[in-house]
Amino acid sequence: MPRAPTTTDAFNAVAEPRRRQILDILVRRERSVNDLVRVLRLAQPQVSKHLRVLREVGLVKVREDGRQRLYRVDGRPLKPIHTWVKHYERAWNERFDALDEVLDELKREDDSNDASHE
Amino acid sequence: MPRAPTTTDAFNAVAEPRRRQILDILVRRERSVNDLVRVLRLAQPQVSKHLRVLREVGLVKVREDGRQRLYRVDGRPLKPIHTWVKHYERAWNERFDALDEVLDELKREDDSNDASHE
DNA sequence: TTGACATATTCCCATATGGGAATATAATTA
DNA sequence: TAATTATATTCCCATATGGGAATATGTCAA
Repeated sequence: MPRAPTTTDAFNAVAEPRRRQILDILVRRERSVNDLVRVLRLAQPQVSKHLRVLREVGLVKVREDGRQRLYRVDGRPLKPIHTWVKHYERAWNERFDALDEVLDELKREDDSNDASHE
Repeated sequence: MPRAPTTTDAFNAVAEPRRRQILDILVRRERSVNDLVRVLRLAQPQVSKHLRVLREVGLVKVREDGRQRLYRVDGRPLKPIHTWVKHYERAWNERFDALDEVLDELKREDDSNDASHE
């Protein structure tokens, strides 16, 4: 089995730095494809292709305006990433050193998993 | 140019679900490779290969104990992911719907920073 | 209608993938 | 020493990649 397609989920889609860059630009306001081409200094087909990946995982929405397509961000598919990575926050955040709510939380999840199918 | 190697950074490393699963297991306590093999029900070589990727991006550390290698998590390389994705939090969090809320939070952070002299 | 502009798609290619299978290396035990 | 256990590495393969180049599609303007 090869690596999962980039369109599998947000995790895979945003592993590509260009696509994060695109989202970072679009998060401020909607942009046409050519706007992005100019800002990124990337060839237009590559931009369109990145946008397609982002579209397929729902991270951007398009609006038609004449011959332009105006893209904007929909950050909701990023929530699973945030949720997952949040569990590791204590690794770099001293605020979590004392009492460990995160581990408690993970433990609670694990316990319910153990109880449900093991 | 093909897709960036999985060992490029944490973004690429954790795009693979198996590797997230490994981290989720190791976050509770250190484990030997065979422990992981049993829990994941995956062939040993694949586990070792996933662990190598995680090692190369610094997400796990190893400790030798006889013929076993005990792996544990080091979540610090996940911080860039957390930082990046946090900027999109308002997309799914109703708490951020009103701009005032954001400003309040920023102000609160500033205040606590002032209080703890930073 | 024709030409210019905006965007999307297709084809090419070198490269890395993750799993399977076999094997190598290292440490322990009989 | 040889056998066993634990882990890592190597080889194979089907597949998707991201960029480049060329082309297709769609929309507007003269």
